Amino acid sequence: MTETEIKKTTIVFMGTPDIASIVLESLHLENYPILGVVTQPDYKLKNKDEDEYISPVKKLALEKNIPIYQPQKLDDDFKKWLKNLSPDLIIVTAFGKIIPRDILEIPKFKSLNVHASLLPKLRGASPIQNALANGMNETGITIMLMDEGIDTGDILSQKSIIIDPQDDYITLTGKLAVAASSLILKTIPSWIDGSLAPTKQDSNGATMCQLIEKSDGKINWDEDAQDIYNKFRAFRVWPGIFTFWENKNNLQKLSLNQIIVEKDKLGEKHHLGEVFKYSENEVGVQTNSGVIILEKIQLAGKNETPVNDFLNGYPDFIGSILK
RNA sequence: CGCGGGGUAGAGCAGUUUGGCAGCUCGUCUGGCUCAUAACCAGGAGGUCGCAGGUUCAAAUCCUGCCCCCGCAA
Repeated sequence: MTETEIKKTTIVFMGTPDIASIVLESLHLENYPILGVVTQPDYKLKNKDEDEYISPVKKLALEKNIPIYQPQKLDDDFKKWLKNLSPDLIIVTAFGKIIPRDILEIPKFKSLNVHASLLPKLRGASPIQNALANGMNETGITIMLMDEGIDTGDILSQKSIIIDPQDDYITLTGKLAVAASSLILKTIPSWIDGSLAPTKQDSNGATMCQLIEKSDGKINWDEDAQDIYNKFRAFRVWPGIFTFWENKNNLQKLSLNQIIVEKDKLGEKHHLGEVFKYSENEVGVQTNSGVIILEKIQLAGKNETPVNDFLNGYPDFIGSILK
């Protein structure tokens, strides 16, 4: 099969967030015929009259004049729409819904999933966040044939990525998106021409990651500073990390929007969760091992403020115990 | 009509319940001290108290309407 023939492979793309839109864009730039894009329905953000959440994938598709389908459910109507397009291949990247087997098998060349981990590690909904939260120093992209399980399909190709200690959700997503784009462009041709043999996953090494909940952002001060910092990196965009501060007999939510991790000073150890002057103009919170230096914090209902400004208004913050 | 917090000097906040001189910490400016400093001492500048209307002898404070910021929920 020639390269020109391969480039005629028609594709339906399914995905939602930024990383998906970057993969979609690279397919589009390579001139693959993209028959349609499937993405999550928009939803209105209340209290903000006109703001609507539109997925990055939808925005890109609108720009490129690609037909869009936003099904509430992957039902018969959706199946009809897809059969009507009759793509050669479906490519799924962070779509956000489980896709039934009969849909996956509609295209001649089946359905490929671009997953942001080195499978069988970190199967499931939040591989990027979990790689960071677990303090891993390597993750990657896996392209696999989809089956009815959650990220259990046979592997076609993988590419690993080193996680820098400074990486957070935003920077790591960027790196993974780049890797995902180049890997899918390499993988499609050898899959289509039959030169690539799928490999079964070793389910013994499998780990799962759950959908992230708001409450996952709550800090336990009896964890180590590095673990808390890893959570901060992982939940940077959502849900963030937060703790509670008792201000005038009110327990108020306090978000930590910018922090640094430090080792304990020799001979200095405070109560767990205690706020103290770490240095002349640094404010620290004691953890089980190490100190979290606060830089920018935000009290519920207030704007984000640098911690030193916060102290001007709330001098009692020093010496209090965060819960 | 989803629930709630907030808007007071450049920054962060008190004061509003019970109407009565516009406050605190930081920054900033001037002077002093000092080898020196983000330290210390003395002094100063900086306000339409979100906007509009109402009540009152008197409104940041009470009443009505509006604008804006944020947290929760979705």
